[in-house]
Amino acid sequence: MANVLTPQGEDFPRWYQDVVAKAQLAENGPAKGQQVIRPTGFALWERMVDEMDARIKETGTENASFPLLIPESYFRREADHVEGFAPELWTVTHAGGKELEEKLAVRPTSETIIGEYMAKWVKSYRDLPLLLNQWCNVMRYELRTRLFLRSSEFLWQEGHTVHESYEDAHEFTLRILHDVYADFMENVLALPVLRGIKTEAERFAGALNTFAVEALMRDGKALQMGTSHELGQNFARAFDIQFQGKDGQQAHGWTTSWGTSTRMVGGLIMGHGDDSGLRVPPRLAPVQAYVMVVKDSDEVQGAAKQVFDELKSSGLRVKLDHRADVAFGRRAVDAELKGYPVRIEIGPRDLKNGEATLVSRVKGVKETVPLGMLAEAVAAALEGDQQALFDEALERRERLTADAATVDEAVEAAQTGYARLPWDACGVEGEQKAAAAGVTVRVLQREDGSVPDSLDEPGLIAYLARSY
RNA sequence: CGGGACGUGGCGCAGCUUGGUAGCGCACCCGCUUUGGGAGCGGGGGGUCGCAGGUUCAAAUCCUGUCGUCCCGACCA
Repeated sequence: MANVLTPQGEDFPRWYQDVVAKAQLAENGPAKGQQVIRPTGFALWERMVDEMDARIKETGTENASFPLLIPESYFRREADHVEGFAPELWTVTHAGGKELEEKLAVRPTSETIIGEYMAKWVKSYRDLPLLLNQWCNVMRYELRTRLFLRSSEFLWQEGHTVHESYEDAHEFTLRILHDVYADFMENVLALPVLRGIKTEAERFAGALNTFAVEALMRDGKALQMGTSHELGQNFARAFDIQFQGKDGQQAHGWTTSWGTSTRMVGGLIMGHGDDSGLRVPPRLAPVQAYVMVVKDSDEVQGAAKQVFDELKSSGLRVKLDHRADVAFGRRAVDAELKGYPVRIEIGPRDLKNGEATLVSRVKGVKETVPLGMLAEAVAAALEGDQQALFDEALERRERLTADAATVDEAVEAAQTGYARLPWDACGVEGEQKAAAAGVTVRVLQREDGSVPDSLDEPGLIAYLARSY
């Protein structure tokens, strides 16, 4: 693991790929841009799914499943949408050995096919809101791919809802942004996120407004961690999602869509990783405490098993590694690479004193703890590490954020992090100019940091950065 | 599509300039010794050098063609 995490982006991807490979998280699939997620990587995703799914259901949204293949004609119904996604589509042309009359697109996102069914299911205002989500894989042809951050095939969650009014839809879009996405990312992933609205150039194809949460990586580049779109009545018109209101009149519904993907695993690696590998925040960690033996003996193995049982029954996610045929250093380094928050080493020397060695991945310190107090000590270490990771990331973001007065200043400042620039001093022309220099407007916020209702509000602040 | 590299055991590479029977590290297998921070020693298996043609007594190496991959840019959760 050669490179240090300097704010010079060129070295970083190499370091990133080292972690992905050495921690056995994922590797490339046979087709361009596909990713094979290995069990250690998938465990991270599974934990994200658990935490996210609980939050999604809190909003009243239900899970469902829609087809992988979508007739091409569905895409053509919404003009902006087809234009936006046409270059990214993978298309199925044959089935059963024969050429299909109508080609089928492998879903890049499911607004169109879900819209088709929503139209059938929505008849009355009593059917609203209709709140659906699906966990699935999607495919988008990408010119440049990178494991977890941008792959042709990725796993995600996509929510799709229909509401009675603009206000209801707007409110729900922001509820997802705050209560589901930002809450999960800050409290579980320990990654502070900027919440805001996207410019027209960065908006989802076919949407009225796109809201997003953005995290800053260790190298000062931004990563879009999730988006929530209010689609207005664009898709409702295209797919004829109509209902009869209280007043007896037919009206088009107001729809939203929102998604987060396995990219969050990439954000986790690049947001928290260090020269020794991944660091996983305790609340997310599939393995919170890793119990290992130092040397092989009946006493040591017995004590390790006992510690494992005790920690497990205290409600922690624990892994017991009883191997003694692999060198100690190898096992310790592997545990570090995979980012297990707490490692407990049990050897004859510890046992002689009735102790165990507790190693914190985040703080990197070792301490000896009496066996009887392990459960409390581990719980305390986990809590401290969760907070320490968040604080560290927040401090870094603040340190890497600079105010700018002009587009040129912003481009300069964005070489190392976020540049804050009044949107009035930037505008669409400034945005294009910055983009030519590899810097994009990530989100717009109000002066007080809150999320604007639309791009029309005066006095907005733009956050510019380089991004993945 | 524009610019630049590279194809040699599973992975990462050297060898090519100056042709002479294919080598290193990691990984893997066996044995012994090890195990408190990526073990040591000994032994072993695995490659028609991307593909096709040409030059030559002889081609990984030189020539021609071809296929493919990666990087930078444009596009993007």
